[in-house]
Amino acid sequence: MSWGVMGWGVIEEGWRKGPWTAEEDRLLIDYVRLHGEGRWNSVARLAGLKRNGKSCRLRWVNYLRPDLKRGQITPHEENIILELHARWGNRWSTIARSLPGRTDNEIKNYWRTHFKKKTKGSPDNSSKVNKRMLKRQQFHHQQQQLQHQQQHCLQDNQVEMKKMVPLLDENEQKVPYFPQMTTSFYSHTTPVDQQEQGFNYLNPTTVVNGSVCEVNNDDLLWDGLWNLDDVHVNFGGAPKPTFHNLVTPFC
DNA sequence: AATAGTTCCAACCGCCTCTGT
DNA sequence: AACAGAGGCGGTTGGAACTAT
Repeated sequence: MSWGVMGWGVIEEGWRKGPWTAEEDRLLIDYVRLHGEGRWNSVARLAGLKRNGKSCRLRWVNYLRPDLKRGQITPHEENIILELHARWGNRWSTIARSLPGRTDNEIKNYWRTHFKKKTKGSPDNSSKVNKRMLKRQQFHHQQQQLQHQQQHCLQDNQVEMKKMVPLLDENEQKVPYFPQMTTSFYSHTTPVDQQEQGFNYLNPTTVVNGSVCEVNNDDLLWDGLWNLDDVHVNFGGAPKPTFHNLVTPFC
């Protein structure tokens, strides 16, 4: 099958393919709001979308999820990606779980465009890379200011969600989705704080098998990242414990 | 100003694992 | 135990936007 032949936005075997329209996005958001994440193959039937389950899930996970962090990968996130990739290789979803608001697709794309070539590494590239890094940092600074402003809007949204939760319960939805839950949980510091401080806002101690342990600085980052992962598992729509959720770092 | 090269990113595919029957 | 369906993952593609020459 070739898109050159098929073209985009075509209907093949009853399923639409290609770029999503605003209307399709709206239908999918409404569906998730009512039914929660999962059961993606029901979307076509229940939401009237002519998209297959995989396409719907992908669209939601990579683009529509409200807890996604928009904007450029920050230098700090870049460092984390580098370190985690050195440790885990191309396990993008695992890496993504350590970067709240980032998707595996995003990280994968970022890696491909930045580091895959960098590792091949011609010396000439380094100045180009530095230039881009500088630009990104400038952009990042602008983003931080923007996010400061947007934080107020976010708080308003959280209030709206609190209003929605009882309504969802009323509807007896099995697993209601709380779009702002992860965001609000992280936001005991603001996203800006998180970026500025890296992940140092995480506890300087970590809980292992129920007991609190002191950790050294090297371990701090990793344990903190791992805790974030746990947080996401607990609050991000209560996914079932799968192999991927339970995968242990450093093994 | 035009063109070539690069980056970004949305979306697809095939494969694998998990879960329910 | 075997099978089918659903979900998740990593790899890949292609077009748009941006940058360098």
